[in-house]
Amino acid sequence: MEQPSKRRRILDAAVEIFSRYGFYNSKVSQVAKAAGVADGTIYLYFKNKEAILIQVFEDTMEELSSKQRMALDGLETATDKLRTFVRVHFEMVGRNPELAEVLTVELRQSGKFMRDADMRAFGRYLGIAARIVAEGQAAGEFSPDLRPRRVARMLFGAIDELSLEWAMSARRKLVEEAYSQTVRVFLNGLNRKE
Amino acid sequence: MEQPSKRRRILDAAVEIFSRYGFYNSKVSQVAKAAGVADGTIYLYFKNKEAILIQVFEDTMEELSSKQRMALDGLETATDKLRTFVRVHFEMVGRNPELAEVLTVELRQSGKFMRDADMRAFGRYLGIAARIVAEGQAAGEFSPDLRPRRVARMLFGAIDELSLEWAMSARRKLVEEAYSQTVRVFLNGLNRKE
Amino acid sequence: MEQPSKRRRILDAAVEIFSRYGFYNSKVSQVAKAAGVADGTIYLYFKNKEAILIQVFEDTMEELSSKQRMALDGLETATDKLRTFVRVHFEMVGRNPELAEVLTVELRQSGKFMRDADMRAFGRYLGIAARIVAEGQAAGEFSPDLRPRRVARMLFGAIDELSLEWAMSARRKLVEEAYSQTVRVFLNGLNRKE
Amino acid sequence: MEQPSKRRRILDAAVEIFSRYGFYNSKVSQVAKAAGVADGTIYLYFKNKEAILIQVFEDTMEELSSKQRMALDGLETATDKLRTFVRVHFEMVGRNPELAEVLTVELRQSGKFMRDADMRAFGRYLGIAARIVAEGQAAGEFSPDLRPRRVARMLFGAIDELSLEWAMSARRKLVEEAYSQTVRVFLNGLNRKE
DNA sequence: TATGAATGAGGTTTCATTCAT
DNA sequence: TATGAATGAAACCTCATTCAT
Repeated sequence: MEQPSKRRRILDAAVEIFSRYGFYNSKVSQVAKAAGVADGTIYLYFKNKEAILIQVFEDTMEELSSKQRMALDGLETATDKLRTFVRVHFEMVGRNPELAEVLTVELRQSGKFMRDADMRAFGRYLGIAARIVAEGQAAGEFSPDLRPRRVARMLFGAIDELSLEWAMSARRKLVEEAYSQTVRVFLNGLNRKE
Repeated sequence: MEQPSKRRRILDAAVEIFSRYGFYNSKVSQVAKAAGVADGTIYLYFKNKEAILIQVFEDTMEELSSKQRMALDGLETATDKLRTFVRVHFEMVGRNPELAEVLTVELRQSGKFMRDADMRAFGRYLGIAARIVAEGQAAGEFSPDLRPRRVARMLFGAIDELSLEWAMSARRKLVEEAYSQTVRVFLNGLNRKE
Repeated sequence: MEQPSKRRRILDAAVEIFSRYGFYNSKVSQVAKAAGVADGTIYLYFKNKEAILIQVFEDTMEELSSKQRMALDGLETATDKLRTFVRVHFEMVGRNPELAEVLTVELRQSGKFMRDADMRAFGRYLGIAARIVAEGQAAGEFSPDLRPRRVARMLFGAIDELSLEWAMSARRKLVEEAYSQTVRVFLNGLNRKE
Repeated sequence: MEQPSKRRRILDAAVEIFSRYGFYNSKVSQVAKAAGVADGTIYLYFKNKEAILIQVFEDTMEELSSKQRMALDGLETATDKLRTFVRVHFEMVGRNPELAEVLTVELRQSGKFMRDADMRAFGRYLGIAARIVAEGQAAGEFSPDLRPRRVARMLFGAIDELSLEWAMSARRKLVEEAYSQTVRVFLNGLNRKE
């Protein structure tokens, strides 16, 4: 069969269900049904319900990180890189709004319940942005007195908030605008003042 | 007796419990116990568990809005106002990290389940920031080609993300830094480029 | 004040509420509200919720018995008496359908939970009908080989079933018909066959 | 396994428990225990507690109706049919007093809360008796000026009342007597007077 | 691997009853 | 007597998880 593996189907179904109802209001049986498997089958692939969420989160973060690294590869300036970072993130949101919603919401919700592994996946993603900032500072493009990690987090919060607004609204044309405005604010915000 | 009203005690207890365990992992009986009332008493003041969360959210948003309006009153420039807006928000977080955490996390979680009333409370808060941006544009302080509402949302996301990081970490000195860096990035980001 | 005593008001309110929602679906607070007293006041007059029902039942049975005795007093033949018994019962139903419904329904529902006292009140009412039958048999009006108590019960069941149908329907003109048909069937049924 | 289905076991257990404690005083967990299943299993077969009662009611009514139709099939006169109708009803009561009690009691209790479906099951049963009366009238056996439906209801009330008395007493020999006396009263009552 | 019927722990909520005023 | 806010026991029901097939 050339259809995705069961494990994959379960994860995809989970994204769909979790984004529609929220993690705590989703039932495992709903996910099973959406995945076209029996309830019990879920437990052959995941220890429990929470493990599905964790996996969705990690998978997505890693995929995003990977996409970012590929897109950033070869770019010269930090300015270009930051622009790209924001664009890639919004592209993911644009292509998969449900996934974005799950990420964004559950990242918070689960918060302190997240395992270290998950925080690390998130940390790696933030690290990409932080590195861009640091590079920009080293190259003299960005103000040197901002803490890269903090800026990265701020940037993520801004992007994420706009993503959520976008995912929850019906006006699907906002991505482009969200992208350009975020870039404008942050690039200006980070630019070295002479 | 000069102690707070039962209703108030329940709300305070809810913030404590919700922030510690998350809304869905909190039990009404825990809230009752923390409030020093019987389980049933909760239901004299709130229709159900969710109504407590909603109320916490609305109360806080209104209080924050009110604090902002007072702090902003009399300020001249949009630049000053934006700086103040960020400061007031972080001050609240600094004084009441648990409350901030509940707000920030549950705002997302409940997301689309939120009632109009709640979205409106949130919308009013955003409106304050949006108006500052618009005023700044009208006065020539800020770039005119940014959409105030979008910027307000971006700003909220950034602040909120830093708040969450801060609330969940033990290093309580970050507030001051978070404030100053946010202000720097956003003020520069919004400034009119000549 | 010339209004009814609180105790009376509570009983009347109970009849209204119990008939509308059924005993188990009625809340004490509803009864209190309908009676215009505080919840706690109920417990100054009745030991508990069930005691209200019991009292309603006993009161009504005694009142019915009393009405029957007055109506029957002076009548000569058992035939006349039986006719009157049926008429008086249906008159009560006609005047106070809610009361009838409570009686009829709760008599069954409470069934084995009823105290002896209540069964005795009911027994006394049945006794009136049974005595009529026995007198009719002694006078040669009715067949001698029917057990009066059994017939009384049968009669009560028949009347009661029609009452219930009537109380629950909107067609309030049936009482007269129910009366005449019941009398016809039972008088013929009891008549001595030669 | 040749033992009854779980669904069947639950219904049987419900009859036992409901008749012993009354519907509102019965706990779902009691029914589950009596049926030998877990509490949750009940909800795989019934939407909620009330649905069990409804099902018991409908099942029994249909079974009774079916029994009646089979017993009546082939009988010639309405007199014979009426006699049979009463006998079959009392036989059911004699074989399954608990079931009878649940029926009789809860039929009233639930009263106006009953769904149309249930009233229809009851209506069909009444219809059988009503048809007998109508046939008897058409054949000249019974007085033509009684309304069949009303008489059917009266008959049901009488039978039912005796059933209840019987179910609640310990003297289990009364069925035969109840049968013969009911038949006597009603047949005479309905007979055409010349 | 896959199923899905069965489990049973446990939470939210109701409401009869109490008691301080 | 009267109040009504407060109590807290208890029940219905849900649903994540298991396990016999």
